[in-house]
Amino acid sequence: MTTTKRIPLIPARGRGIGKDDEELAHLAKALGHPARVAIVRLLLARGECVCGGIVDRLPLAQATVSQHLKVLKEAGLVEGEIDGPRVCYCAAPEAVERLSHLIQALIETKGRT
Amino acid sequence: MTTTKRIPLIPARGRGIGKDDEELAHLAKALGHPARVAIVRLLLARGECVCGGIVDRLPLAQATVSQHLKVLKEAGLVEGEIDGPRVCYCAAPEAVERLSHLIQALIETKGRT
DNA sequence: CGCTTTTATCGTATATTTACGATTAACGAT
DNA sequence: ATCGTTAATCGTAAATATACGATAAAAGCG
Repeated sequence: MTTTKRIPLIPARGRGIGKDDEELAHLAKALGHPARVAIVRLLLARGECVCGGIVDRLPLAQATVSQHLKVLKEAGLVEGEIDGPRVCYCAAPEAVERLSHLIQALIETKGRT
Repeated sequence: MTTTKRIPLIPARGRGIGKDDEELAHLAKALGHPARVAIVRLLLARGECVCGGIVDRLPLAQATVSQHLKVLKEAGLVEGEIDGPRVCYCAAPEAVERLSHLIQALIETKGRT
């Protein structure tokens, strides 16, 4: 029954995968769920929004939204500041721009060996 | 012992999550892994590349690379055409552009209620 | 101080992703 | 027809992601 090990031979990012690839992947992954895109869009549209306001507009439980917000915060796409008992979130457009920029740079890889 | 159900109350994309959000998320998710970004970059750089050529440049097993290629193909980011016993892959710049465009459009959401 | 409101976190179930070796399939060449 | 090469798929293990209810934590109000 051959119990295999499956620990990656190379810990991660051995030659062939650059730092930009990781940064781009990290940002892209954070936007890699429809609910998270919707959250970012909502925040961009309204400038800022209390967590509850987001929950009201999405078909997801509060806990789930909070988890998505955490992912977005970790990726730097969203910031939240405490305001009384609430937390006021806003998008970080620079981070979205950064993602856009990295993708542009990727496209411009065309031709470079 | 409280067997909970956990079937999403709303099947997916109830109000609040739009079609663009899903398309953007789908593309972003496909680029949401460093190895896949590296693959796309490599293909853009070289124009085209046989699967084996990709495997040689990445610290991953052939099976793993093949799986990543499948994800990229499904998202439309990469195309492959059979060439004898090999498969010659190339990036689909339109799809990358599409992602870039969707992100730009997202940024331009700023202010729109 | 208790009470309400708001958000984060815990616990948990299920699904998906990631990785690998082994095997299969498809082709060209012998 | 068999052999080598190349890539996809299968089987599987482990990790991560997704979703929820329940609970905790923090702040304002009475």
